[in-house]
Amino acid sequence: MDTHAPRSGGNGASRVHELLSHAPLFRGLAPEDLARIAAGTREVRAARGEAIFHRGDPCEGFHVVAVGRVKLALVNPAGDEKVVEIVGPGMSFGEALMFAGRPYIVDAIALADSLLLHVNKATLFAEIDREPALARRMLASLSVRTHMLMKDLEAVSLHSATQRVIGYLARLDEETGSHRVTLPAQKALVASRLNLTPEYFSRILHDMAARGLVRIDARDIEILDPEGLRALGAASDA
Amino acid sequence: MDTHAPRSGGNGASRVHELLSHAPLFRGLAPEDLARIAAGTREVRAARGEAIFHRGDPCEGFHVVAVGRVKLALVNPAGDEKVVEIVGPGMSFGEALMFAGRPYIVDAIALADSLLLHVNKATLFAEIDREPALARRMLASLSVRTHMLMKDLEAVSLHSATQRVIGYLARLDEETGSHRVTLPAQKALVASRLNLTPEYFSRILHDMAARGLVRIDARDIEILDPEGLRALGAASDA
DNA sequence: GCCGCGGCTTGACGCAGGACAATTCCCATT
DNA sequence: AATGGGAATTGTCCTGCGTCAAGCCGCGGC
Repeated sequence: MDTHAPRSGGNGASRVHELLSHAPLFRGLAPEDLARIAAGTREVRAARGEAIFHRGDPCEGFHVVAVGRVKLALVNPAGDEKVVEIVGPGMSFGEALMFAGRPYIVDAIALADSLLLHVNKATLFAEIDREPALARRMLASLSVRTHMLMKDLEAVSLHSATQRVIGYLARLDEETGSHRVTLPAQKALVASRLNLTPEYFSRILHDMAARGLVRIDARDIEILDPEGLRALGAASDA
Repeated sequence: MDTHAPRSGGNGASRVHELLSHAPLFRGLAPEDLARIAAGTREVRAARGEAIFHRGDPCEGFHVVAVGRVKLALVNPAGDEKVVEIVGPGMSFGEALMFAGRPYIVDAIALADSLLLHVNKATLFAEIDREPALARRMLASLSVRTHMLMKDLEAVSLHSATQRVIGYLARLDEETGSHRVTLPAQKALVASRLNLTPEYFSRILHDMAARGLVRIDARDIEILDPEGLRALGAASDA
């Protein structure tokens, strides 16, 4: 996977530095700033299915996904779970809890064998004090997260199940360009992300296929009639 | 309301300074820092029922409630609305959109005649660059907001209507101490806040009263049996 | 006093979406 | 080719909550 190996013996630290520099949150940061952050960062490996942390664990920093995929899910003492987000390479999670100084409220579970970076809280705080640009980045990042949560809350409280599915497909679609989207995880997880049971999600998808709006091939969905989809979503107003 | 009037003629500015200093977000900030922020702040008055901003408006700063009460609500083209939060004196709102650099996604409506302070975006950014302590405050504040949104999302997706009502009463209760809570707005608004119709909210409340768990007197609710309430909420696990 | 009106409650009914259980499908093993 | 297991689909039934439509209660205006 590594085309050019790091030359010095300190491959651990320099790899961390390298990986961090690819995260949008840190991109463009001065190398010496990044180096200080890298010094407070450790690698964390998690095998498929393994937990990175659980609800209730104290939060000592935040994570960046270098390789793999992680699901964040709210869990119930009863064991019910609701997937909040599916996090891929480059994305970070856990900042909010770190800054709020509260224990985690979600579980983080690796969906594939993953490599994460754990950035230490104290290190980051020191760097924020030193470099206002980083503070701004973090503020913007947190704000975007908040914005997404509001959108989710809106979807759950104001949109029907079908509308949520359509909205989700639309979002994936505009990320990818051509009208072919791929679900980022197995259908049951996506269903949970959308506040649906797997069964009902399946029904909605196949109903849309029956109407000729989409074509479904396992996790790949081709959007045949974007306009028709929008219309289907709109069929519930007054 | 003013026990000691400001001595200089610049009563507007000094009142802003005074009011800002009471907001938790700014409390303890050095007076000269606060003065710079106050310079970029203007007063906004809104009569009961008046909109402070609408979804889609560009966001040029954030608001602090000095006097009054404001509801933040998601609205639908169709006109359905879902109250996200009811904001009282000292609390701020709109920071996330400001930092994210996106237009508002909620409407803000004054529930009573209100006095707000609008802190200008550029002013705040400049101050954040200058004073890392403020950056930390903002980060913590945003994070707490994110945390609350997660809790809301959890409530909506994992808890039943009755559980949400119980949770809400419990939260009000632990803010006030003695087992007497007062709803912060009319029942229909609180119901919306809890993702319920007014009708169903009413039913749940009266059912709890019939079980002898609470006593209801208009917006005042006395919690007679906290233990019983918890038990009622738990009556849905496996 | 009476009227009107906004907030709240109550009743009857309907439906979107969940629960449960049975198949079917798709691989990866062996 | 047989086997086993997890994912996905499908059928059937059920219920929590919304909707619609009357009432009711309290309060301010005239």
